[in-house]
Amino acid sequence: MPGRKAPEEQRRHDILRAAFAVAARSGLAGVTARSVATEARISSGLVFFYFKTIDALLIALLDWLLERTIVAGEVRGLAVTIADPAERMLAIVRRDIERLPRQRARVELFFDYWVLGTRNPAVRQTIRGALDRYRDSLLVIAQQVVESAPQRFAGVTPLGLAGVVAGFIEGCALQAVMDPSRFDVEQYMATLGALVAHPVPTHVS
Amino acid sequence: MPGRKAPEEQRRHDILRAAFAVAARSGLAGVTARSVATEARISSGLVFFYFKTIDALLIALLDWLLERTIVAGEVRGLAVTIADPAERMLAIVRRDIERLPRQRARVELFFDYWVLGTRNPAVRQTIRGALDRYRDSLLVIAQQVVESAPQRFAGVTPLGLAGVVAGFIEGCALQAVMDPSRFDVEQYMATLGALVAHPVPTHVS
DNA sequence: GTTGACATTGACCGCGCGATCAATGACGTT
DNA sequence: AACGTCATTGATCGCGCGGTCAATGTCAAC
Repeated sequence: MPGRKAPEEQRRHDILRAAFAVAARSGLAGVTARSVATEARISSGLVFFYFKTIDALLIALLDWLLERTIVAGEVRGLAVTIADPAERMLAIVRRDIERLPRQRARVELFFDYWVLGTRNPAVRQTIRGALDRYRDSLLVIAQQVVESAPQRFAGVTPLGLAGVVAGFIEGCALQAVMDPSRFDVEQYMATLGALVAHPVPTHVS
Repeated sequence: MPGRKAPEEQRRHDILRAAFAVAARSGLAGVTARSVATEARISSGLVFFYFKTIDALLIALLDWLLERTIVAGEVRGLAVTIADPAERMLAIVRRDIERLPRQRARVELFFDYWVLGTRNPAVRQTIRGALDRYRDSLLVIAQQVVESAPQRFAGVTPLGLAGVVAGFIEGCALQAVMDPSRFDVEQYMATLGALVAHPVPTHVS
């Protein structure tokens, strides 16, 4: 039954939502024009009407995904609540790895794109940008951490520290997705806390 | 020209080598019976003669890959050379992230399998096993680290510490593959060293 | 020299893919 | 009421895939 129904951008949204549903269920390889069309209850031709090619749909889905995952790195309340920079950084790490299990489907899809990016320059570019933005969102606090203990962090750049922290969280994401049942946030944070524990300043000042 | 040529297990080896060459060039999605056959200079039918299905070939390639990557976590000389457990752990971390750039193709392929594992139980099982073995290879030293500073690592299990270290290295692997030009081992190690620096024990004992 | 076991080939099948497009219906305009 | 625009459909095309198999070449055994 052809005809006019949702002439707006709504259709693009519908299709992207359907594409995500399929991707979450069957992976990127499962995202075909027909599977998306079926999920969105439209004909396959309409997918090509709104997204000229499947590749274009995948790129749009990647943007859609990145807009609402991971890089939502707003520091917000945390920055003001906690005085000690190192504690603040740890709080951010905790927040980000705590929400990994909830975001599992999207993180899984992100890694699927990550692999795609190793062959597809456009995807790689987009993902690099997202990871850079994530790292940069840690930069301000990294700077404060470095400045809070200059002799300890001599030779360490804020960018380097932010990169290490980002890499650590990405490693957590891998583990959280691969085996959520064994991923224990508290054990992680306890270990991390012990590792980066400041020299106890009791007998100093 | 049919006939007998290499009746041994040699052919399986040849095919696996060809499959890896294709996978390194085009990703797992590029590994098809025809592409592998062409790479190995044989007919496509022979691929199915030695590996009943493509899935079986992929599983065999995964085993082949894991045998010669990453989990080659032998501690060897390092364990005896360095006295301080924490320093020893750092030396192992350095060794493992130093060789990441060299192993890039294989690490890339590993992540390709990792994604495949999110949909394929057999692959997931194999990968989990490899990652567990890797983590366990860090376990002995993790134990020594924990024991070397009991009050600092109170509440931290050796397994938890080994997991955190493994996760960190996996995060490094992600970054090293995605953008090798920006992956700087020295910066990483410097940052890590500063982070886990022991409280200077000058005024204690 | 003949035979039998078997490695090897490549044509072939059915399928699902991305993409195209003529046909069709719904709607705003007049 | 007639028209034009355009969203929408689904049949259709060509392709490359996994997998099958009859035919064939090669070799060891006798």
